[in-house]
Amino acid sequence: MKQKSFAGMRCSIAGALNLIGDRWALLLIRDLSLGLRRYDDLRESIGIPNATLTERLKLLVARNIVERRQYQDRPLRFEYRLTPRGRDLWKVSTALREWGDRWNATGFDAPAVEVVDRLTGRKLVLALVDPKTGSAIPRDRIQYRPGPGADETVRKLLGELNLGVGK
Amino acid sequence: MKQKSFAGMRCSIAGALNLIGDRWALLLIRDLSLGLRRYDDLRESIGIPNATLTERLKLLVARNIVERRQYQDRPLRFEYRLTPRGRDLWKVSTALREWGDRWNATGFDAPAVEVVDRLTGRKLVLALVDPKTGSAIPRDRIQYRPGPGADETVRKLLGELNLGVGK
DNA sequence: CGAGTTACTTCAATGATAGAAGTAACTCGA
DNA sequence: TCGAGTTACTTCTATCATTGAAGTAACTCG
Repeated sequence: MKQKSFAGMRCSIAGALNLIGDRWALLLIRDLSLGLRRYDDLRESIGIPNATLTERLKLLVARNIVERRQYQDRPLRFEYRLTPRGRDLWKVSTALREWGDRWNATGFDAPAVEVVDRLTGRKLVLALVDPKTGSAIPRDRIQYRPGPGADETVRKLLGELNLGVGK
Repeated sequence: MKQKSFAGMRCSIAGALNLIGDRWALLLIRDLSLGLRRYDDLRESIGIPNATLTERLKLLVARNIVERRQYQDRPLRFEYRLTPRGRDLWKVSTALREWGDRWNATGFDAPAVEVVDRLTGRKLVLALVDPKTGSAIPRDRIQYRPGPGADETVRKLLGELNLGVGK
């Protein structure tokens, strides 16, 4: 796959998407985080062509999202695992799964995977949390503001966004 | 863009990725949620070629993620906005931004956008929350379990995942 | 010895994308 | 009324990526 740098490369979303690659890569990350390790298992689970799989794995390894490690000598064999950086993408896949479930992206009503609290058994959802207190912040208290790396364009957009809060 | 159904279409992640489309689409969603509405603004902000932009917008409209609405008569002009379904993708872009910031995906140290609590000014992060209590659940209490729509493969993978929790 | 497993590589055909140029329907100022 | 500008596209071609099928290398196992 050709790698391009997007316009607006100060944007972390564009940066993240650039590093990850594409849908195949995200599906790989999903399967790796579910415990699949081997080339053929990944290929069958995802239904990705060989050439594409090889290429994506190479890219992800180059970007330190996946590591390729030897697991036996004779015959020489390798497996793939997420690095800490790759494991840290779990919120992205969780957000995608949540959205997919909520808006019925598969055409099936019943979700295949649920995320629950081991103690109470209750389903969990992603929310914005103050890490100091550990509690979720309601939507009307959430504010987007320019960070130290913001340029004029972002500053202006965010300014207008905050003016339009009432709407 | 050709639309394919992935193997494992019971998977909400694959489903969500299918509906969204690709990186361009996610960047469009980012810009639309920041308040951009007009074709030319989107094109310039993202640096997407005309043909691709037109095609992606059409796809997103067809999928009820974006709506195209007329905003004047003479000359006839249209703008693009997120539908509720599209707006609900905010957790996906937030997760991508968080990851991009944490792992320095742009090459710049300083994030361009921060999400804060309007009351305290403190930065917020995504976390898994029990919606009943509104508080974040620590990682060791989080459990993935097969939902009602799980097939044998998922069931097996999740079983092994939970066995390997100690590692 | 022959079949099977794992992890790929190679190839030809098809499909998508970029970048540049062009178009339609207006408005606005001189 | 003329010409430049704005907005939202469409069209084109060369290049690039992807698919799906087939092949390969280095083993193991019966």
